[in-house]
Amino acid sequence: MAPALLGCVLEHSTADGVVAVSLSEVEAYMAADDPASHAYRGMTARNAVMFGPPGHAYVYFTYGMHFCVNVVCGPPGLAEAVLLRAGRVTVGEELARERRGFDPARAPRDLARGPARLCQALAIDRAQNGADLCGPASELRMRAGRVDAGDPAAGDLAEQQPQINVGPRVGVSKAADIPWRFWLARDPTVSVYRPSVPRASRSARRETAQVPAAVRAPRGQGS
DNA sequence: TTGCCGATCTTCT
DNA sequence: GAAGATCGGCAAA
Repeated sequence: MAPALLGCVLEHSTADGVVAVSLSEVEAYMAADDPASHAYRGMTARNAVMFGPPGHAYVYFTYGMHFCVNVVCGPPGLAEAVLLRAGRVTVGEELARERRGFDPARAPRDLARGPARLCQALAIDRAQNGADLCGPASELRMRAGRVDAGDPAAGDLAEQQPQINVGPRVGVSKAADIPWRFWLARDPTVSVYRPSVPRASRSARRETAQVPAAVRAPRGQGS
């Protein structure tokens, strides 16, 4: 399902207008066998939508300030989903810029480049958790699509069949080597790959703060 | 472009 | 109490 979603268009109609994003980057999350998945340890209040019927939006809040959106893909009871990581804004760029607090002179590439930015551009939050993406009357819906030939924003992709790249998922510490991230090759709206970086605990940081910077070991070289 | 770092809070152990 | 499917600002390369 994940690579099939590349090029599809997620569209959200609100009182402010319509914003649509053509997907350029996604990640697959499986259920029982995938320790990186929110569903790995079974159903909780947060991930309940993942266990429901496919075609619905699973929206979660993370890092204390960001929302991310998934498309539920497995049959009811099998909590499989695809995280929508990035895309290109194709409709409602002005509204998306407003929501993102974008400088008017800034290029649109970063409007939906990253899962939290994508949600912000589309005004997706807790209210959209569980939304039916396939309902004809849904305010948040997924449309079939592909990379448009002749679209200047698609660059070289207009010249050829879209090439799909595969690699490990971004920022996950478990099952970090499984290549379940899919993106459109050479598409500038794809986010930058970041491996998982475990953060020091609060107590460790408190201790570190008492040591002069010059004495601290450089990051990533062990303790 | 890369690397570092803090902000901020929900969820789970 | 700790970790986390992140991002933006800043400095350095």
